[in-house]
Amino acid sequence: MSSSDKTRPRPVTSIDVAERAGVSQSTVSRALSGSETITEATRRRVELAAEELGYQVNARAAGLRRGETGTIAIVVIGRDGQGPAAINPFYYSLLGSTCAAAAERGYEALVSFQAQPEEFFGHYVARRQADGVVVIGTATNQAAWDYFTACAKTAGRMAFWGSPFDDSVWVRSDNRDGGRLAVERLVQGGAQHIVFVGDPASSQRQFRERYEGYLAAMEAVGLKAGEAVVSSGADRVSQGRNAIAQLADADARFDGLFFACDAMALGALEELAARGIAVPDDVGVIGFDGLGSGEFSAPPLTTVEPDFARAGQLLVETALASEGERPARRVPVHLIERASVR
Amino acid sequence: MSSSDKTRPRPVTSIDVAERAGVSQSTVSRALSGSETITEATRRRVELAAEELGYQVNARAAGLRRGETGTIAIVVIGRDGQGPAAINPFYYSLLGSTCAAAAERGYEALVSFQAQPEEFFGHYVARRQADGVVVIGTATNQAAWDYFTACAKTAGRMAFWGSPFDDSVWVRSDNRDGGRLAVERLVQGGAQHIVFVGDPASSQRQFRERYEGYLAAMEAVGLKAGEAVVSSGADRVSQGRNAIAQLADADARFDGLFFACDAMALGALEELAARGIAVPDDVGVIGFDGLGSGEFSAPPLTTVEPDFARAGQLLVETALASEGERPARRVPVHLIERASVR
DNA sequence: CTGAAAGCGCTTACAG
DNA sequence: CTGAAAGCGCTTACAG
Repeated sequence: MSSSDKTRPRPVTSIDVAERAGVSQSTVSRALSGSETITEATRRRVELAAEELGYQVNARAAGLRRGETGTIAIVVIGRDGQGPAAINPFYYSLLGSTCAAAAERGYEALVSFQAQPEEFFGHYVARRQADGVVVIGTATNQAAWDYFTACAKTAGRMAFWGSPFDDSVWVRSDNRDGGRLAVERLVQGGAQHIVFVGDPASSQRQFRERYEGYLAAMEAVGLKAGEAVVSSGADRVSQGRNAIAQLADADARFDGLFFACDAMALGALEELAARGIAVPDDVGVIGFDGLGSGEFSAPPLTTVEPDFARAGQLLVETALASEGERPARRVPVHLIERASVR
Repeated sequence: MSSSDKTRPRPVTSIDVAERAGVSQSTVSRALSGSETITEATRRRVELAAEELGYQVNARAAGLRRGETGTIAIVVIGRDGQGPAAINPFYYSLLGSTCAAAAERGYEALVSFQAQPEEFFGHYVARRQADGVVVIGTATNQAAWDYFTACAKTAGRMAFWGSPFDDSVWVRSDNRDGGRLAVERLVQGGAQHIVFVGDPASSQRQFRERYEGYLAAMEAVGLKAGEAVVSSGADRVSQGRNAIAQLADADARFDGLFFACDAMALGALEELAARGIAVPDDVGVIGFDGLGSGEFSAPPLTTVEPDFARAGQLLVETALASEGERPARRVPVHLIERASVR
C-alpha cells in the first residue's frame, strides 16, 4: 500500500518494446528513428508494440548518446530587481517568435528570465543543455550584458538581440530603413518640423541607428533635421512623457514626432493629450516596435514594426551557426498604419 | 585544416577534472554536487581543477543517472492557424511568471507554442524531458484542449490554466471575488445599472465564474442583475465592440459595464468613444486580466488582475505534485485602479 | 536486414 | 573519506 503510494510507474524502455515485438533493442531504435535499413514489416511490428506500451523514447538518453541536445536556450534579460511583469511586451513577442522559429527547425526551447546577477547563467552549451543560446531583453541591464558578452567570448554559439555591444553577434532591425519609413510617412502627412525623440547614445544601440535613419531621410527629403531629444525617466514611458514636457516648455516648434520606441511614444501620447495638443492634427506621431498596446491608445499609434517571424529565425540560425558561418543579421521592418499620422 | 573546421572542441568531462585534480571520477562528482562526505581540501582541489578546465557538469548525463529532469514543460496554446503574434498578452505574462516560479523551485522551463493539431505534443514526462507540464493559452482551441485533456488522463503531472474542462486539474483566478470587486467599485462610482458582458457558456470557464460573482455581488448590494450580454466576433476585441453596438441599438440602459476580459473591454472603449458615450462620466467600465494595454487606452482601463506570481507558483506546484496531493487552485485577484470608473 | 556489444557522461550503492 | 564498478536508456559501429 505505502509502496504503491510512492512508486511512480516504471517508465517503459526500448527493451520492453523489443521484448514485446520479439526483436533486439537495436532494431527498436532503428525502427522508431526512421532508419532506412529496416523491413517495413519489422517496423510495423515495433511501432505497434511501442504504441501498445505507450512507449516514448527517452530524449535524454538518446541525446546523450547522439551528442546533440536538440534544444536552444533563450534567455530574456529583465531590469535588475524586477520580475517578468516588468518585461517590455516587445520582448514577449520576440520570445514567442523565437520559440516558433526553434520549433520550425525541430528544436526545443529552454527559456529563462534573468534579471539579477545571482541568477545570471549562460553556459547551457557547456552543460550540454542546449546547442546554442539566444539572448534578448532590455539593454539597460548593464551587468547582465557584461556577463553574457563574456560568456559569448568563451562559449560561442550565442546570438543577441538588443546587445549594447556593437561587436557581439547580434541580430537587429533594419533601423535605418525604419527611420526612413517614419520620416517619409510623416512628411506625406504634411509634417515639416520633424523631431526625433530618443537617446542616440543609449545602451540600446538600435536607437542610434534609428536616429541615423532619421537624419539620412530628412536630408533626402530636403528637411532640416534637429538634435535628438533626450529626456530622463525611470522607464521608457515616462521618458516619452518627459520629452513632450521638455519640448513644450522650450516652446519648440514641431509637427512630427518620431520616437525611438513605442513605449516612449505611448507616454508621449498621454502628455500630448494632457496639454491639449491634437494628434494627428497638430502633430503626427510614429513609434517603433509594433507594440500591441498601440492599438488601443488615443489615437492608435502608427509604428514601425520588425518582421518578428524573421527575427526569430535569424536569432535561432545565428545561435546555431558553426564557427565560420555568419547568417544575415538585419531584420526587415514595415510600417503599421494606425491613426497617429494624418 | 579541414579537420579543425569540423571538430568542435571536445567538451571537458568529469574524467578530465578527476585527472587534473588527481582524484577519482566519483570524488569529482561528490565534490561538485556538494556532498557532505568530502574533505574541504579535496573539494577545493576539485573545484579549482574544474574552474581551470572550464568544466560544467553535463546536465543530460547527470539527469539520466539521477532519474529526474529538473525541467518543467510549459505549453502555450494559440488559436488554430495563428502564430505567436496572435497570443493574448495575458498569456505572455502568465508564461513569464510561470517560468519565474519554475526557476524559484530550481527547475528549467521548456516552452512551446502549439496551435495546430499536427504540432500538438504533451508527452514530455513520458519522454523524460520534463517532470511535469503546465498548459496555458486560449480556451477557444477546442482540438488542443481535447488533446491535452486526453494526455492528462494517461500521463498525469499536468496543470491547466484556462481549460474548458471543469474536471481537469486546473488553476484559476478567484473569479467570483473578482466579480464582487468589480461590482462594488462600480457601485461606489455611482452606477446602478450594471451590465455584465461575456458569455457564461464560453469555453473559457472562468467567464461563467465571473458572471456568478457579478450576480452574487449585485444581489448583495441590492441591485437588479441582468442577463449577460453575449456578442459575436472573431476575437475578444471585436466581441467587445459588438457588445456595445448591441446594447446601444437595443437602447439598453446602463451606467456600469463589467467585462469578462480586458480585450473585450478595450474593444468596447473604442466603440463607446465612437458613439460619444463618455467613460467614466456616462458609464463606468471595468475589465478583467490586468492587461498592460489598458494603461494606454482612453481612458486607462480599471481592471481586476490575478496575482501573476502566485498563479505561476500554483501552476508549477500543481504540475509537480505527486498522485495524491492537490495544491491550492485559486489565485487571489485585486483591483487595479486606473481611470475608467469615477 | 538484424543482433551483441560498447559507450555517451554522469551518480551511487558497495567496499575499504 | 575515497575508489572501482555498475548502470541510467539510448544509438551506432561492427559483425554476420
